[in-house]
Amino acid sequence: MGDILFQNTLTGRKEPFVPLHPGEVRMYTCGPTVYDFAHIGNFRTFVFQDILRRFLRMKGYRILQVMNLTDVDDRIIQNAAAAGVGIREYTEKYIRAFLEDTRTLNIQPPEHLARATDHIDDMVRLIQRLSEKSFTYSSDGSIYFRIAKFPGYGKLSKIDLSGIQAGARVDVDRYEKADARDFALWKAPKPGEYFWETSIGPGRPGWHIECSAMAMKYLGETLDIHTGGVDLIFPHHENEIAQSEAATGKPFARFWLHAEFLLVESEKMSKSLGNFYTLRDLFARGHRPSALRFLLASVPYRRQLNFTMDGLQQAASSVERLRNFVARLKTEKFPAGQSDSMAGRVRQAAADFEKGLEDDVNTAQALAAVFDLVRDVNTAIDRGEFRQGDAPQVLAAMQESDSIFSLLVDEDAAKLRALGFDAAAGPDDVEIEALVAERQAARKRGDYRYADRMREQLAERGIILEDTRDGGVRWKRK
RNA sequence: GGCGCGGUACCCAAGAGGCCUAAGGGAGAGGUCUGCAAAACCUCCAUUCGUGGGUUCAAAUCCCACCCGCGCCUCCA
Repeated sequence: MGDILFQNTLTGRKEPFVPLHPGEVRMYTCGPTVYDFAHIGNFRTFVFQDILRRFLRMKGYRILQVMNLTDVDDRIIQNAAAAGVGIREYTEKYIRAFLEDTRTLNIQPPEHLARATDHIDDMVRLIQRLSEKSFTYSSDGSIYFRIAKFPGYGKLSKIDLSGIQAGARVDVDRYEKADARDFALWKAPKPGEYFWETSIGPGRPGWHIECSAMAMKYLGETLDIHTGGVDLIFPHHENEIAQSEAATGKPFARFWLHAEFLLVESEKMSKSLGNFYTLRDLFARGHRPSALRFLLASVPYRRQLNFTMDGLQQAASSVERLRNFVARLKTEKFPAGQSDSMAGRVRQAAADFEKGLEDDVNTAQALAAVFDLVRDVNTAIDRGEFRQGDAPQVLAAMQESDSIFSLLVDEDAAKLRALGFDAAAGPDDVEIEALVAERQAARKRGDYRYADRMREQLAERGIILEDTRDGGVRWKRK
């Protein structure tokens, strides 16, 4: 078992990862702002976080993960007001949708899913703590963090702030700041706006404070890993570091891992370009959850991922190959015994798989190891060299890789049905089995015309039949 | 302008000085197997890694210049 290497945004280097507390990794992953349905770009990051988590688990660590749900911000307040509902009520719908999407993509739930509005007290206390150390000042009822007092500011983003002049873009906020670079910890309510009555005055939290407060509440003052999209490096994560470390005097997060952007047809995804997709949009076009998960997972997180419908199609074919392979191992009968080369081959594949992930979560490399094994085993089977006793260990290796990628269990149809897409509607298992038996009988008596017609009819209903060598038949839903 | 990704076959994509006469997947062509299919297997599919220089015994990998795509630079994953 080799070292785990992570490219750390903080140091700009690839570094060996060892958690602070033996046997346990404490990670904070930036979650969605629940003002709308999450899109595939968001899920690129969330799938990465999931794979990171699953990988660390595979390496034997206990995981303590916190993901935030930002359920208060300008857009939420505006949209909720426009809809004439409270912000809790407004965000509830999107939180539910997010959790549903998350399950659809087999993203494991974190140990703590933290809603910002459930942690106002924690934020207030953190702001107080900062105030006691004179890192804050008030202006018009809002409280700001004084960046000039924090010497390490900019160490994550390596951004040169001297170019940002005081007052240059103050209008964005309509609040009075001493220095344009300062950011709001607490925002005074605008007239008619939703606010909390607290010991530091009425208002609502700034964007960054929730992550610091919730991360430290559940994970302690120094986390092992903090992740999010590259766009969050500045200002969000930079500000998290400033306010957290100013308060505690300790390093906030030891490793910062940032997922690159997903592009659509080489362009930034945006509503105006019409290339903005939610999971539901893709499912409505007949694409599968597993295909999307494969596509999002197959490109290493640090690379921009160019999303295309063709790519999604290709991903679906790749998933099919894996599933066909596992089905073959489970249903086909092989000569008894055990071959002498297979155990070593499987061990090699498992080692290559792990080695890929150890190198900064290189999923492309890990998948290549899986596909290599698939081909070699298929070849061995076709040559008659594969033995029944080899099957369990190959299947175990496939299971192991699937503990990371989660693609083998075919739940696509059930998920789509649960989400209300009828694309997946078709005959149930009992009916299929009966039709398959009828066709088998036809084949036995040599009535191939009838048998072939039945196969075509089933294909039209989305059922693919594969006759096996031993005269049996295997079927699957398309 | 500053900071940061990246440009490898028809498409996606790994590799970051010699194991590369460049992984893996998808698509395509031919073949094997099959009653026919499907699946699977075999063969073919980049003498070449954006372009031009340079360093080196050796470069897709290092250096320089240029071209192109994308992101961040106050609330977007």
